[in-house]
Amino acid sequence: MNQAIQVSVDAVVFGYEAGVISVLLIKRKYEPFKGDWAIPGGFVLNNESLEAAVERELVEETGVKINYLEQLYTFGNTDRDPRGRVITIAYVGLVRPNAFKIVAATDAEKVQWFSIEALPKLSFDHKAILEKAIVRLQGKITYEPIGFELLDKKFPFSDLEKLYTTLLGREIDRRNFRKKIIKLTVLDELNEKVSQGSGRPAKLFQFNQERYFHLKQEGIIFEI
Amino acid sequence: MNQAIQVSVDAVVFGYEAGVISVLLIKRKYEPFKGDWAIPGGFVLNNESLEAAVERELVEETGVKINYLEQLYTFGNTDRDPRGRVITIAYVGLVRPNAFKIVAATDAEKVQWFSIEALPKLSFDHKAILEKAIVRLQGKITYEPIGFELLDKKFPFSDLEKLYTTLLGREIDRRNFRKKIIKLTVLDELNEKVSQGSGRPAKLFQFNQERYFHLKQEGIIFEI
DNA sequence: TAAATATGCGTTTAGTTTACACAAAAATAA
DNA sequence: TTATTTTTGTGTAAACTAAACGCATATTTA
Repeated sequence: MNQAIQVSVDAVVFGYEAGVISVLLIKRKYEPFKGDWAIPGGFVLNNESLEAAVERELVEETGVKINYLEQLYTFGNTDRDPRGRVITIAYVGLVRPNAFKIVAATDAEKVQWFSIEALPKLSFDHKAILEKAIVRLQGKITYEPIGFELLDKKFPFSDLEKLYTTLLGREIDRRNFRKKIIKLTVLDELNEKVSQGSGRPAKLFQFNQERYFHLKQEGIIFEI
Repeated sequence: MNQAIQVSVDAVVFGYEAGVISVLLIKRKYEPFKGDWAIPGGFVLNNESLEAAVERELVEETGVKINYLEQLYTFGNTDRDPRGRVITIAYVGLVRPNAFKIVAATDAEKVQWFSIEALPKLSFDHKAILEKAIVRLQGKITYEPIGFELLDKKFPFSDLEKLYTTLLGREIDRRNFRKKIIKLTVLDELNEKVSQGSGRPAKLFQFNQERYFHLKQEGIIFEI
């Protein structure tokens, strides 16, 4: 057989801070689309798994440490790459707020966070990939507790609430939201407080992943 | 670059009839795994899309006409194929009951429907693919109206109900289920009846896809 | 010291889901 | 021919869940 198809991976990496969802993009150094923005990614090596390829490319191109990774979709249209037939397996990655600093230390012309409300023109079919990733993220946070992966390990309730209002694009009743999450019993209440500006200091909470897996096995499902 | 990765597609095709969910398997003619059962599939041609490759392979290997197709997941472990590095993009397909007959006309030693309750040993990592496909199907029927794709175009309510009890693996209150589905307004009530054995003849219903898309755009979601 | 701001908790109301019973239309058995 | 069995079709009360809403508390700022 003389199949000539190349295989790449791409990662849509989301970050969240202060009411803004951002995505990590790189400025392409080489043709095609030289100088344009693109989702980080690259070709898979013969003897590495797809996930290993994503993690390698992310370290090489952005220096960002990923906190959560899941496969999104495989894009395989025959004309999606001007260099020839290239199929790409796209992933969605989530990082915690401190990952923003790592990128700031890198060459700013090469890697940058963009708010998903103000995206630049993208190379290849990366616009379609990014849109699908946003839909996945918005959908998934309502039935899997992946929102926590975008927050600091310890967070006040208002951070979680704001993340959800941002992601879902609608107001949520603060009190009902709190009750609902508390009832799921996947949050540990810590004996710590933070004071962010004026107002009453907030208790810190932490997601209890172990407990979540336990509940999931029993068939209890997370749902917002 | 000297990437040497081959790309294949595989399709887990589900069918349903009389309370049994079946999956379409082929008996392999050549090595590796010669004589073992496998999910239909094969290598992607250089200038065909992934979906076209799935449809081509299904026609070539099984003669089955697919009614619904969606991408499932891409399996890319380095050791999943003894012949070398092969990644496969797996799809889930659904067919209507009359497709069963088409297969019966084909060589029975090559293509066969297996109840998902009594599956044979499978080649490659096809067991993992099939399990993922079953999870996808079970999950998806609760929030997308894909169950209709497994039934005849016109069907009595009891058929739909039985499909759901089978797929979800639990009893559903017949009256509440009917009310719930009717309330979604995606079924057209026809002026036809069928008499299946003893008992009162049942009205026939038909899924109104156009209406569903319309409702979906308005944000109304299908949910069982 | 008062006002402003954000957290934390509780109650009432509306809506949805679940549980459950019986009439109607046909096939089958007596 | 009639009674019995079988499956379809509809309604209603109870239990639960989600939505709407008010106020006290702890801190910063004026």
